[in-house]
Amino acid sequence: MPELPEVETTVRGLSSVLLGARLTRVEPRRADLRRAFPVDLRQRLTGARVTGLGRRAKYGLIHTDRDDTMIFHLGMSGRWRIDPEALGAHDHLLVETEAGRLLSLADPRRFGSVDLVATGDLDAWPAFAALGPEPLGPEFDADVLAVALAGRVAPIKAMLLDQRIVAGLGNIYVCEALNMAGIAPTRAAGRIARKRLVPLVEAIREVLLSAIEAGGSTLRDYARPDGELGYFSKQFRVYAREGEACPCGGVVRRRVDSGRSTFHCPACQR
DNA sequence: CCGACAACCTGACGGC
DNA sequence: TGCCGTCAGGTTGTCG
Repeated sequence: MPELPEVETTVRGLSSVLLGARLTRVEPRRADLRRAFPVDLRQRLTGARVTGLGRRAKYGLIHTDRDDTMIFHLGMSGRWRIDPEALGAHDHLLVETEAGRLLSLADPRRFGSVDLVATGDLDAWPAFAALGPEPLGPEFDADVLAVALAGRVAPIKAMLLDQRIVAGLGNIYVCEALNMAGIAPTRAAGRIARKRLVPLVEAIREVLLSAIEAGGSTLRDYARPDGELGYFSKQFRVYAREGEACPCGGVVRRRVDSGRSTFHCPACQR
């Protein structure tokens, strides 16, 4: 599930358990996810107190009073379970607090990752240094987007999925935002009129904020050990709705680009 | 520099 | 019921 809104929802859910808490147990249950867990993860985090949580793009951040930040990425199938009743084969990292709360990072496909970086070095961390602006941040606007897209002939959909252009969008929300803005996913990115980038930026913000709100509205569910994350899916305009009606009255179509599904409405997206 | 694509790994689902 | 093919929200590296 995890694109930016899902990570944001996850971070908010984790905050209720972790903020201010002292970690008494940090236990990887296997050697790696997408890559190896940091070898000193347990040693550096055990006994530390969580001073804050945050998010950058699709990465979740857990800051500690030892000036370390644990960075987690949920990949395609990762999620944090809170106080699980039982552990399964996919519970790969356990974190326990002094108050007796237990968190488990579960990730069946193991496309996720966990890293540990000195808090002061976060901006220079290679994966972060390469990221474009936060779509919900003040520095992302039509002007910045216009500069980033200038001269690019690649389809706008591919550009919006590129984390260097804007950080945090994935396949679902790119499809949704392009539909909201009435822009065809195949349109050459550099040939979209500046005037149309304004509503595109607005659509991106709106779809992300709506999804966060939907996630936030079911935080209670999130807190259930086997609960699901908030469901925004019921509100999809085009994603996974091939053959159904677009809000404009047209029919949603699916196409495949570079092996990934694109859902769009040929009637209103030009 | 750019874009297409495979690879990483497991689970869910539809068809037969 | 069971087997097989297909697909899945991300990132990274390679190749042309």
